[in-house]
Amino acid sequence: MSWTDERIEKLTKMWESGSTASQIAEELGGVSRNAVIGKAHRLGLKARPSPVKEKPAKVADEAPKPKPKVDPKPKVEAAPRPAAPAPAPRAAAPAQPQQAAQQPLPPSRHPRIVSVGPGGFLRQGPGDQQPPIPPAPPRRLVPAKPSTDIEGKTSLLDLNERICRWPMGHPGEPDFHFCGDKVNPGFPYCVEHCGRAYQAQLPRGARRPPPPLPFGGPRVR
DNA sequence: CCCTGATTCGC
DNA sequence: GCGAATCAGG
Repeated sequence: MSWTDERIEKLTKMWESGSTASQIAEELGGVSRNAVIGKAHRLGLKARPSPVKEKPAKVADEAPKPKPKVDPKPKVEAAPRPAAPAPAPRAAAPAQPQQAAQQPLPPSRHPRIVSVGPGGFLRQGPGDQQPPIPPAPPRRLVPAKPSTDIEGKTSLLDLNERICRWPMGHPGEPDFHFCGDKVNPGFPYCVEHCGRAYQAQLPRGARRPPPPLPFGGPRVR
């Protein structure tokens, strides 16, 4: 793929509107993330918040500390790099007033639509990405109305020490509820369900031994 | 490890 | 000019 005017324009818009290089590359298609970044730099679009911290740029008084890292490949290039010897090279970029991110912006600033993204959402400039703080509307919390098929049934919230909590149906089913009868004192269930929950221990002789499984048979839980 | 952008350098 | 490889950080 070549960089046609259209593609360059798209790249520029997306780049300036804050899309990541990956997103741009995906949108354009046929190019890699690196290609996008490389092109963007060649176009002079750089200077965006990068995960890589900018140079220390300590305030001019202490040793500049020229990074003792050994350069594996010494450049022929001497020092034509305009990489500001002055402190804070990135912040000095006159392009976007992005340093005002923490400052409350004047209300006169209205969002500037930069482009229309896939799906129709409107992209905005990096400086305009201050989403309005949604005001918490004062409202009273109203208890949710239980669905009608649970109406009159004993729900989880209705359970207490005195009512039978024997499940009726299965959790997740629309009409799942609990027995709700008066409890058998000292037990979590009513008399009827206690009879199902607690089986009398049979005398040893009357106990039916578990059927022997064939060797190697399937495990049963 | 995923992601990000920056930089380098052979083509 | 291009972009893969690499770097460096989140």
